[in-house]
Amino acid sequence: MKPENRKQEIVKAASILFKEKGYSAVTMRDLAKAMGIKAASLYNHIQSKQEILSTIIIDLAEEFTEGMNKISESDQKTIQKIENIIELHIDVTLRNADGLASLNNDWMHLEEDNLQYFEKMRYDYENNFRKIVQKGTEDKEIKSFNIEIIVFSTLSTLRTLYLWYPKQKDIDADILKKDMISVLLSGIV
Amino acid sequence: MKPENRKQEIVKAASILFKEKGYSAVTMRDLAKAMGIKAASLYNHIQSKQEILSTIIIDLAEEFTEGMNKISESDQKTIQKIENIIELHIDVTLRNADGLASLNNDWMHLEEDNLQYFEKMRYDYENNFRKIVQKGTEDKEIKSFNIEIIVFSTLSTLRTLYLWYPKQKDIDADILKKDMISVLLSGIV
DNA sequence: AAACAAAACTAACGATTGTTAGTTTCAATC
DNA sequence: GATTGAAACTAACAATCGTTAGTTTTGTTT
Repeated sequence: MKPENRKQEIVKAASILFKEKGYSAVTMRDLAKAMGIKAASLYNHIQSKQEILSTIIIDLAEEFTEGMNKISESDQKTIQKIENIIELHIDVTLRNADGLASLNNDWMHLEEDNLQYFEKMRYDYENNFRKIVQKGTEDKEIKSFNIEIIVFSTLSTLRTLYLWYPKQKDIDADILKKDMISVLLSGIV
Repeated sequence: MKPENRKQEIVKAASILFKEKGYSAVTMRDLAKAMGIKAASLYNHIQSKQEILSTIIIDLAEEFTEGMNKISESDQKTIQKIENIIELHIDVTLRNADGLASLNNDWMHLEEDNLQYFEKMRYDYENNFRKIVQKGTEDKEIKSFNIEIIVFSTLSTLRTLYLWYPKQKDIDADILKKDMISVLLSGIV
């Protein structure tokens, strides 16, 4: 077992605990118990509790940033771009629902450089989204509501997927994508 | 200054700190500093840190429960009921955005009876919402998507309002209600 | 079987946590 | 001006926190 594998196991176990109680409420002894070892042994594989958090969050944030940049730079129509954003969120959620809890709720416990790095990525992400919606309204592809409301309502649904999707056992990923796109784009009435 | 007033001030200051860092990461010394007093002095007005959290959360949860029960028992049409739910969330958000952070993110740190009480209220709330949507699809008022997706996507937007609305300076409450209802019900396309 | 490295362990540290006990300050009431 | 009660204070507690140092176990390679 390579050390990197063991670190990944620790990060994964930490993701689950952080999801349940939040970063601050999870102790290194809690995490060690979940791994079946003692707290001090964790430090053979990681440098600090903080390193675990930043690994979880920064990796995910970079994944979203890359995905959004590709979509943003493409020459698709607005509606297609928004559909791609929805799919991006669903894909990431399916792959790492636990980690998304930290991304959403524990980012403020990042320290120094990583906090700034995260906040810049989040700002850029939201701004890219905003620009896409802006162009969509100009091209009459999207109704001319307050842009912030559209961005916020869409994004908050996508960001909260991690809480909800793991509980749905009988929904196929492709059906979820289709229905989610319909609900978010065309409404429910 | 009546003791009840002072307690309310403490709860309000705690709501702001809990919103910024979460319940577990806020110490009684942090809270005392925000109040301009020493940590031990807080205990002249409150019984424990836990009491502050349960005051914040249970009060809000009961407010939502009462609102939902009224809407649920009314004889309005489905669409009107959903509009009323949207208004309920906006009203509560305007009145106590800070406390909603704890309701959303720190409920798991409630102890014993209050945790069970909260979880029952949350379950009933979601179930009432689900029944309303269910009836709406049967009456053809609402498109027949997967009901869980509709409930989830609507509720996650409404629950996250507290994060977003305080940042919007120039949106009037009535305009917000109208646009939010349009976006959630009719979609953006 | 000897040697070695990875990964576990025990024990402990200094700092911080929520909270309590006992005391002082201060404004209102008599 | 003496009394009183609310609300602040100082000092300290036992428990727990993240982390470190030093040691032992384990499994693989020679």
